[in-house]
Amino acid sequence: MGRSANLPRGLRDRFLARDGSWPDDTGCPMLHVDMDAFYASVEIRERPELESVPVVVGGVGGRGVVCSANYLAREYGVRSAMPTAHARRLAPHAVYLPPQFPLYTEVSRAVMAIFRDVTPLVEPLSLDEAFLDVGGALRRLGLTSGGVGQLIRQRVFELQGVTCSVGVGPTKFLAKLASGMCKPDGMMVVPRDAVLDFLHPLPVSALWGVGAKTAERLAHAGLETVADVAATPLPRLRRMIGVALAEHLFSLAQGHDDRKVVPEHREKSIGAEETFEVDHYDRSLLRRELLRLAERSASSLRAKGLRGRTVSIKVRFSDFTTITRSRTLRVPTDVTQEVYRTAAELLDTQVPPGAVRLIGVRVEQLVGAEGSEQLLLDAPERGWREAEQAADQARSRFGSLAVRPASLLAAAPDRSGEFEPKPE
DNA sequence: TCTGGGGTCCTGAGCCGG
DNA sequence: TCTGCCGGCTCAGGACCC
Repeated sequence: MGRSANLPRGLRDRFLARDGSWPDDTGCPMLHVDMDAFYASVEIRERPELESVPVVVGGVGGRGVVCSANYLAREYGVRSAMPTAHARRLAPHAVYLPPQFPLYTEVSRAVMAIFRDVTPLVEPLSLDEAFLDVGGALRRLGLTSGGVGQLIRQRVFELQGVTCSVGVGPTKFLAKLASGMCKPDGMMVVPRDAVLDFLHPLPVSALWGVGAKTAERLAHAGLETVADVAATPLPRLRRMIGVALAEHLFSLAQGHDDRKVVPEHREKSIGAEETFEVDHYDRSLLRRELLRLAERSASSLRAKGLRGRTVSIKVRFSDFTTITRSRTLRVPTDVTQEVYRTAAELLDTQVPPGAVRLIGVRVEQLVGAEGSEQLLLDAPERGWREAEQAADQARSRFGSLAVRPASLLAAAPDRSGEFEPKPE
């Protein structure tokens, strides 16, 4: 996964590791490890008979998209984030599999454990990639950064049966770019003294933070490559794309990036959303869906010992226009009923009627549950929290369907309008 | 082709209190 | 008491990333 931009071939060869040798990696403590076509590779590992066929993992419903495709499927033009229906037209003979996230999570944990054997400074970015700062581990291991990269690739393959690609560089950004350019199953090293040679020929879209919209704005101003951005006066760049983004991109384009590897991660929001198979107008059905999503969000909060003060809902209409509405509560909550009640009020009072294709609930402004306990002594949701904690325990013992709100029990699609959630 | 689901960060407007 | 300014907070939306 991850963005990749292509270097001119000669230049790519200059940085690629091959035959056990690689460019000078002195002063390059940052590694970015990216698993190759991760979900598809795990599926193939589980079912070796799929080894030589195109494999696509993704939503198999009418509105699903591709999560991961092996390299055989990519030969037909299949890419991640592409609608599955489109992928089926490009590669009708490929094997299409629904994602099994618990399995990928398990393999991911094992891979991250391999990284932590090498250095404690591991920053996972997602299930399939991580930054490692190996600067402090080199002497103990008796290796250079490139040697550590090769060691990791070898161990991941031997212990987990999947391949990964490793980028090595003086900064996180360069390591990440490099890993994207040596896929699959490769390693690339960007030497400290060759940073600008590596960076400047790349298109602006290689810069972190440049998506389709920003690339279009930059192109409009005649900026096509990273070198163009580096040569543009900062005040002009600020007027073009805003202060924060301009400063960020300008800095990256000079090869500067002083972000450290941060092993612990604090979540800022937790939420859940769902795209319907067909668009819905029915408010009672939308409210029932909100209850389900509120339950998913709140139980995730409780599992992580967090509470949030702001509840927001997201509604996407059939024409793809998307609105968000939010409300900040007096005290932080992790109670399903409180999240649901707030979300339903927002839906009822602030969302115009229309055909809805997606609805979502998110809880923001998170704090630790123990820190907010004091505020909650007289809060009305105390009884609900105790009941929901008991339900969480039952679910963890007997499965996720063991305890559910009554209004979700009889959710037969053809009777959808008959069951109104009754939280109070 | 027709666009998922989980997030993060930034910007700008409006409101409020000092 | 009124006004203007400023900072902080809330809210909405957009862009981006994996």
